[in-house]
Amino acid sequence: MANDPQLPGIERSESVDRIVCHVDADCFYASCERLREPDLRGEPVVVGMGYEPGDSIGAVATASYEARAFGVESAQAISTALERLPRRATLERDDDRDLERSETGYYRPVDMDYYESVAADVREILHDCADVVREVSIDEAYLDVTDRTAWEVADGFARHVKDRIRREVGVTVSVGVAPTMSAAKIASDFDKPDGLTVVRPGEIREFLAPLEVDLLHGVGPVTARELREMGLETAGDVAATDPGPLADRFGERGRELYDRARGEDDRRVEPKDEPKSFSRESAFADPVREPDPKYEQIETLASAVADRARREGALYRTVGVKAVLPPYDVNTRERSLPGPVDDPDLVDRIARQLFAEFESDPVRKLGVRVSNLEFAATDQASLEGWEVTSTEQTTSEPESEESGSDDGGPTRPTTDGQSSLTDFS
DNA sequence: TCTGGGGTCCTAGGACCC
DNA sequence: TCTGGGGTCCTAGGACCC
Repeated sequence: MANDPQLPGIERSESVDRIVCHVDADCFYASCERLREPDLRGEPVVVGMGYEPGDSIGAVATASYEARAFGVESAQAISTALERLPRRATLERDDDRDLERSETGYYRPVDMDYYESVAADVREILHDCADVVREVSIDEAYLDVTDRTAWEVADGFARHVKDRIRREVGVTVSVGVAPTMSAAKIASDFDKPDGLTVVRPGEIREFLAPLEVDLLHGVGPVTARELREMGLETAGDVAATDPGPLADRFGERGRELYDRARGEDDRRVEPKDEPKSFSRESAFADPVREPDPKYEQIETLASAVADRARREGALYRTVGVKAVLPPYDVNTRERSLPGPVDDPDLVDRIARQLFAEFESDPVRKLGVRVSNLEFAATDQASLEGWEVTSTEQTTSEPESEESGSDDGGPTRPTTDGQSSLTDFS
């Protein structure tokens, strides 16, 4: 029978509390920089993206806790960070004005390749410690460790994970342990850095109740403000309120918010799905009005995105652009194709066409994106099946009648499995 | 806080089909 | 012909996360 028989035993084991670990590296990029430059230990470190050494453009990707003490924050403009924490010039090292030195920090540009290599070492340990791992980002993962430990010794288990990562890789992580993903996530944040917080079954609501609403995952500045306008300041307030108005105001998200605040979250830890889109974007130092540099940038971004998709073995069916106009007006345009392709030139052509509308506007930022991805190459059998389908599509097009393929068998696709795109060039 | 880059998910209207 | 309701796809924008 396809239907799940309601076996009492199965029902029971399904409803047993999971033990979920959320592992979150502390100021990961800064920790990586300290790994290869030990002199930075104990010093304020700021890692900037879109930042070049000695420059003052870009934004803060990560600030060490020493730098945060000066008011340097994530996503802050580097220029602002420099006002609060001046750069320590290398030459100043011999300087003996200790008071001034103590009020300066080290600035480094993002080096993703290096951080990826460190993250890979951390991942290896995580997979060693858990049966199911969901990597959320380069510095964050959920572990289902239900079968590896028990609540009575969960803190010892988490300590073991932390110790291994510190000893074997050299970075510190904060760990939250709880029966649900959302509570584990908040728990890992509770005692940062180098934190360890265990929330046992039955304790979730009590743990969440005093926390400000914006600490809940999915509550950003906009939702937090609206919740406060509704008189809801803490997770406890949300948990105790009538869910009706929440659902009216926020739809499905409102319902979810209510559940999460009450500690209800039945999501299981599962490995991450395949990516849904690839994109590249970049900002100009000042808004650009002339068309040429903008089209050049589109070309660069389009080519980078198409390369990425090809490296990842992805076909895409939708190409999009993003144009950010002053003051901060985000515009997106996209177009879908009849079938998935791997065609860098086509990405470039479509991106140009979509961007033409903004050709003469001042533009501060540009982006190119591909989506509706298909990872057909991962499964040879399904790829072959798909090629047959593609052939049928091709023969149904008007032009294909004159292709003279009267040799009995089905017409082979003219491309490497892509649909015909004559209408889209 | 006057704003960097790479993502995900949700919503809402319109087109189109049955 | 004036019109019901449901489903799916496409597009644009927005909130949010790291």
